[in-house]
Amino acid sequence: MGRSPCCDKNGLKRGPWTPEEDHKLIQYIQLHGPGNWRTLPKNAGLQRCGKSCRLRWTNYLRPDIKRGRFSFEEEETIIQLHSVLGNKWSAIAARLPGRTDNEIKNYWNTHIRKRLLRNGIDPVTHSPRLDLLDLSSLLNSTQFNLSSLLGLQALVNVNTLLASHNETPELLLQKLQENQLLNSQLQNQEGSELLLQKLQQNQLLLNAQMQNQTQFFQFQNQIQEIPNFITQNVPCSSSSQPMQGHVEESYLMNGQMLLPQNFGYCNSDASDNSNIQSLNNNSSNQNFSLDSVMSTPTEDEKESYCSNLMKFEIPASLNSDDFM
DNA sequence: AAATGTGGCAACCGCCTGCTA
DNA sequence: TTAGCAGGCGGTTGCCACATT
Repeated sequence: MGRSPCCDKNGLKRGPWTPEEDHKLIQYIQLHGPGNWRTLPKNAGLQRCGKSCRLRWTNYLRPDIKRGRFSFEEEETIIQLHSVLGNKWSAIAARLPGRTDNEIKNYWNTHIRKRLLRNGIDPVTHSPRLDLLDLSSLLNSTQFNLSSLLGLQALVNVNTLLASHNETPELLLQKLQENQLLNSQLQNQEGSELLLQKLQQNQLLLNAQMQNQTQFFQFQNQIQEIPNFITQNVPCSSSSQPMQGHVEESYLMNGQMLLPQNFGYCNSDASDNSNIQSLNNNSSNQNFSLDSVMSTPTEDEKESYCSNLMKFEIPASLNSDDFM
């Protein structure tokens, strides 16, 4: 306690670094290496504290730092590692060459975290946000057959969702218990890559199951309202004509229901456009423009695309409060 | 055009850990 | 054994640019 600050702040500069300061720091480290951070600023002729120099070097000036946007693969890696490691940004950064812990932390807080929240995933536990779901009522009302209900061919395999729903509790429990055990083992055996890999594999399985669970709940909420909507708005559900008006064309076209195959973690990548591609191939609807999603999307477009995949457009004829 | 709001990110703060004398 | 120190880490702040009103 009462530890003195790492340096005497009197007379030392703070705030943004100037190009001249950067240049001095780079030159000094190139010549002598970082060495002792406390003495470095004085030797390098900088009016900064050692901590500030270290931070500037490790987070910004280091030559091996990769700048620019995070790739989809990097984003996936961050999410997966975070599900295993939590807010261990340095540990995550160690597995992402060229990225700093600070950069990953910022990216998480400004992009990934918000996206997970929007998609109903708790960014801390990586599980569905149970506070938003009435689990007991949902679990007790799973007996329905969508295909016969609507006479529609669902491109998403509803039975798979239902099956995964049924087996999920046992599997989740087993995996969770296994993970807890692995976590405790990992804490006692630092650096065990095997354990870490196993943990990550388990976590991925867990995430996938959780996603199915979330998808199922969302899906179930949505389709419970469809029969009413269909009878009110669609004269013939098997019509080859595009649905009128209220349903977003990307979901109900030519009598087919299109649901995203991957709508748990809605990542920002639009490269997996198999849904859209198949839609494009099968559909005769000329009004549906793919240009916006097939061309290189902006971040906003990707977000928009993902969020569109995550929901049905709520028809005006439905009470949105009941629906949600 | 100006005021206000929002998002992104570099930088800082303070605690923790491991090393060493 | 322990106190002091340096470096590392995660959380937070504050500035700036851009968007919205």
